[in-house]
Amino acid sequence: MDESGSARARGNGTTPRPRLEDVAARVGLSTASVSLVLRGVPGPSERTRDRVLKAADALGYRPDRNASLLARRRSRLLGVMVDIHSPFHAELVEHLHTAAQQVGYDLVLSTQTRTRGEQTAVETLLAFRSEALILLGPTAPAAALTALGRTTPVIAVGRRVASVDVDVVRTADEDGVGQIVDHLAGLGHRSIAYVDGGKDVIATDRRCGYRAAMRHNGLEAHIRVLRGDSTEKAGETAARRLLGSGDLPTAVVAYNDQSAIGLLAALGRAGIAVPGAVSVAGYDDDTLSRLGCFDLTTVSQNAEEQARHAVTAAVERLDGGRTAFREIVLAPRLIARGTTAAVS
Amino acid sequence: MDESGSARARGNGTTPRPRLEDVAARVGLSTASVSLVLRGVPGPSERTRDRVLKAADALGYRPDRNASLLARRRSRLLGVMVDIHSPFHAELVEHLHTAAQQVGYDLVLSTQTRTRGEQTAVETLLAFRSEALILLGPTAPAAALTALGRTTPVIAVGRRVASVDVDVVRTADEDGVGQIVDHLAGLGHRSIAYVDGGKDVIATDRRCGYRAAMRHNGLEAHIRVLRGDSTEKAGETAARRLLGSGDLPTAVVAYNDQSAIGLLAALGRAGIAVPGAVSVAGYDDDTLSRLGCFDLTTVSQNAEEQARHAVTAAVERLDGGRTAFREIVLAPRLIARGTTAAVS
DNA sequence: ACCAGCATCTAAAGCGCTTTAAGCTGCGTC
DNA sequence: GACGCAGCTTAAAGCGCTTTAGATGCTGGT
Repeated sequence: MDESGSARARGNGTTPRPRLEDVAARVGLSTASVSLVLRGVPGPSERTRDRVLKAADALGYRPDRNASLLARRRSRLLGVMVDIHSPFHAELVEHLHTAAQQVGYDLVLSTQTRTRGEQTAVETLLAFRSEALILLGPTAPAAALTALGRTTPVIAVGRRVASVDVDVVRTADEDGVGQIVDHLAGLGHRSIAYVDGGKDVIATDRRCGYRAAMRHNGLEAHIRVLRGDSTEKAGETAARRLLGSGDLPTAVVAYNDQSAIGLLAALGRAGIAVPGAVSVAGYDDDTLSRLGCFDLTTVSQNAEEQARHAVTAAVERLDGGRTAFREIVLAPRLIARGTTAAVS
Repeated sequence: MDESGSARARGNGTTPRPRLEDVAARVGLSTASVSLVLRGVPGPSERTRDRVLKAADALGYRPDRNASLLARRRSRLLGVMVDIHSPFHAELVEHLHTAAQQVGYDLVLSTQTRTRGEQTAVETLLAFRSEALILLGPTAPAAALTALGRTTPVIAVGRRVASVDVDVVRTADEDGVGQIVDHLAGLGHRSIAYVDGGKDVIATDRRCGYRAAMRHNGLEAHIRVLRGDSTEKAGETAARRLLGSGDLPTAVVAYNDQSAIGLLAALGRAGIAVPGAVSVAGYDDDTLSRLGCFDLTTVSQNAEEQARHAVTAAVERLDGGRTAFREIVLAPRLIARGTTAAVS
């Protein structure tokens, strides 16, 4: 029954997936030739190529990535850690995919969640033999990242890292928030509050940016920071607190767009006109913020460019022989939309 | 310099990652023993365990997943296809992680995006040797899924599939939308519009659910379906169209929460009171819908339960010897919140 | 003294692929 | 006819791990 004589029964009824050897047997060639053909390496004759391709197709052959990764010394895999709840990360991932593909790398994703720490996510990526790690908005302490960076190229995206062992691609967050504050101040606002994003580095930078810009605009007395995090809920809570305080500012800057959306919705529900009574601004230029119904003034981080730079940084380390630390800081760009207006 | 005599220089300065052999050499044992210890297989003595563990730790050894997958016949990997832009998928993934972990499986994620089709995503998962595929809301035609299902266990989550070759875990969408319509009809609404979700199976089911429920409530004459898709933008566009038509319904049901949020925001901006003038309902019970500032009436799909069932279904096929098709249909649950109210 | 029986440990054969050196043609040359 | 040289193909040695059959060294029983 089995022409090749190599019985590979499985008992449970399913057929084992075809191997290189199976397609080789089918065309009477060695696995070496088949491998060559399938990877498009020059060498095999036209006739051989044809036959192999046809046979592989007929068998539904699909190379086993793991085996091939193991055999090549390289995996050509970039590990990406994302927060699956973040719309901004979603966008980055999208662009990372195309950027990686262009340079012949593949992506393996791992997500941290409420129940799954960064550490676990990174372990997973490493276990898959990622050659480099692209960490989106990591919150781990610099020391931990440094340790990681010494064994594997690490590219931190979106945040500053005080270490020469990890590359960084980010936008100048302080400056970005500064632009917003300047924009609002320029519209005549003086009482500008800020909804914080938490304790991590990114949040710290933005908060500092806010403080600095307020001082710079002579509004030191109006500095007002409300506790928050990166979720819509944070914006909502902050709005409630502002409303309850009886001292509504004329403008509120949020840590990110998600938080700003929360603000927007809560203010709207309370009957506060935006931007009539209060101006609101976010950060990230998420897809949502662009929607006409939110039309949120925000700051663009240019996801595509950051993704491209991140992949480039990884490839430079892996294939370009770069060993020197590299930090790429992109200029954030204010996107003035409909939620900010001159103070009345 | 190299005590063990096995020179593994790399030239580029980086040290190759330690292998089983390295830790074996360090404690003067065979790789077999080390492998046993590291996987917690009974056999090795207490003393040996200790020494191996210490050595592995000292070397920073990290097993190479690929190699071990290759050596075991099994990969213990479940491939998950997600839409990285969907908040509902994000929730599912979270629960899938914990469910998989409990039964000793790992997840590999692959995302389809605007620029990356389902086909590609699945290819990736298969290339990683996933033993089963969990597809979240696949839009591929049943025939394609069937073909896939014949070679690999496939679990489609969230949608009906007319095929006995793929397992299905979903909620009764028709019923879910029906519950919403009934709820609204019970509140006295007659003019209830629906914002569609597209052409795929899930969207079709929900649309049919709407139509059926309208008829069932004697509101056939009020059936009104607006074109849309699964994004916030769809809701926004639909709102604009409704406002422009001069014939505002008293209630609008959206395909999903994202669309509903778009509706909500656009109506709010236009000064239409929700639920005062118009009631709005969504579907999915996303994190966002639970927020006080949106407080959206919706239908819960119970992500956690679906995730658990999906993993169970996969494991039953893989380890339980099940070969018969299985469809698990969960009952959707209406979550009446603040965006729906009695018609005035 | 000998062997059964146990607790430990290891040699060696893969897993499905890549890669390199060597092999085999057949051809034109001198 | 020996030689060199393309052009194509393949044998075989891994990649880092798991796994199985079997080796080894004990114990205690007879």
